[in-house]
Amino acid sequence: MFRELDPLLHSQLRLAVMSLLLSVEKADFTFLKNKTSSTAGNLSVQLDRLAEAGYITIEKSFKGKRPLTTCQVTKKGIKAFEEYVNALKQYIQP
Amino acid sequence: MFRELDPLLHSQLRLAVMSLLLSVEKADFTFLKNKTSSTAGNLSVQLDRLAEAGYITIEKSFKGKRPLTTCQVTKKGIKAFEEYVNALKQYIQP
DNA sequence: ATAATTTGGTTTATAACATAAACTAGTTTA
DNA sequence: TAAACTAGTTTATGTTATAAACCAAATTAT
Repeated sequence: MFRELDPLLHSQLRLAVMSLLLSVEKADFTFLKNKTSSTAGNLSVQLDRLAEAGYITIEKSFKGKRPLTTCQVTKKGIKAFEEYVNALKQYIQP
Repeated sequence: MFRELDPLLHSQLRLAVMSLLLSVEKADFTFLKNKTSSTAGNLSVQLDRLAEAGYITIEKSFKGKRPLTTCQVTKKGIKAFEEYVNALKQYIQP
């Protein structure tokens, strides 16, 4: 009857992150932190989970002397997001 | 940036229950259990939470000799659901 | 008649989760 | 050179979702 909602995406912060990454293709940690109004700790954990699932890639480099964490959504992530949205529509459509 | 997602509704089972109740206006425990493929225990707990929040009412009676639990969505529940859906759209729209 | 099974749930225990708090390492500013 | 800030990570904690165990009554089988 109701399709499963991917638990990895059915989370406010992870969903917000994915949503942002889908619109911008590439984003750094601070950008995501600002846009989602999350704490750094929470964001760090959730980014790791998304990366572990293969939904995003995380690249660590330096911007000048400062560490820079850049995230990018993968094809797998895009597909998972689309499937999540389709499943969700079952629940919220009138 | 991103609106809060009502944590009471951002739950697969509770959302499915609300979705069903919005379409049928009145439903009994067994109906909801079947349609959502949930366990009785889980459903019992989640119905209580929705009732406690005032999103649904729970009426206990008997059908013949058997207990019958009937649920109905409230105006508050409908409003909360609509707000949840609107907030959610921010996250999932392209 | 009574034992086993089914119905319609509730209560309790547990594992996963989201989140905040505390911490680290280095950089910039006063 | 000390204080404060940047850019995070790790750890601790309170919530949550869920399943497992339980309960009372009704039905069915022996």
